[in-house]
Amino acid sequence: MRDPEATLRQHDLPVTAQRLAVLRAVSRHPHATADDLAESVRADIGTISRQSVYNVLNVLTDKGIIRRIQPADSPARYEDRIGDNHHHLVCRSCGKTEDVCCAVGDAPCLTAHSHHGFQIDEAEVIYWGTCPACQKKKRS
Amino acid sequence: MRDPEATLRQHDLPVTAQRLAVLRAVSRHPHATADDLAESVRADIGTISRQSVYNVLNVLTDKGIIRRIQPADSPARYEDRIGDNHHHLVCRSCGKTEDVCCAVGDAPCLTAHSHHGFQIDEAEVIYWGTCPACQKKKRS
DNA sequence: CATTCTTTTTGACAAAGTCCAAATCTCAGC
DNA sequence: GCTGAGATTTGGACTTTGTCAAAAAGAATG
Repeated sequence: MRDPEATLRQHDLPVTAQRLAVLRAVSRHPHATADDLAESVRADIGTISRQSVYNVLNVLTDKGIIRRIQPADSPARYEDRIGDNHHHLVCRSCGKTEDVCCAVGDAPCLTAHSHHGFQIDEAEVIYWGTCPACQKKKRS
Repeated sequence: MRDPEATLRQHDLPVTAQRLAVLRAVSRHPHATADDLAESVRADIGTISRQSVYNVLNVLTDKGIIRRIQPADSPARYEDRIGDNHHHLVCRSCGKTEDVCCAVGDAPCLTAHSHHGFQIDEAEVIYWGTCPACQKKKRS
């Protein structure tokens, strides 16, 4: 995120300390949960309510400024990196999340034809596995 | 599910009325939530506790007899159809879920090479869109 | 049949998030 | 720099989905 303040203005969102801090936090901690982000914001600007964190994250997500990902058995996570159609790699035991470039190249993996009459707008791919650290733990 | 009772015995699970009823319910209502299934079971055998529904679903999932899917913004859903590597098509507005054959053919879509040192064991694909009924609602 | 082990039930609890009304802040216009 | 309308933030109660733990009930072996 080059300039959080400009980004907010571009989307007709009043600039507030909370929004700037949340944007910075998401940028610094990709794949963090709302709680993680709240902590990070408090370290940054001192205090923020739980509700505000959710408000801001929801607004930013609605505007398409950030992306929400919701893997099973994990609270929602947020990221900065949008529009490049990347996917995710999630550790089953600790939830660690990594970005993965789209396996089918740069083009959207979305086969745009509709199945069952659905109008498809996104193909979400999650690779499930075990991260290096958890592999070690299991072996020992 | 050909024979629920035999299936349970094959997995060393004592046969109980609750388990049989839950299995039948999952079979009859693919992609139903735990709550939906509880209702269905009650219509079938009269009564079952909420906890038992969860117990049974968890045991069956652990044994690989049924599969749990957990799309974002939806409670977990369960299905009968396992081992054929199909994916899902979910309506963003009503949650309606359909099966979709694996786009890459019958082979698992899983590219088995490991990224970031992760040991990958599953590639989950969810197609997001709008179902026919919700398309109509929006237009009107 | 009786015993042992598993399952089911009941009720409390936990995590993640939303709803609502009151207080506060932002920003355009003077 | 003020002011005021409208948006944002806050605090607290509430909802949903699911788990934990202990007691009661049921299945299956001898």
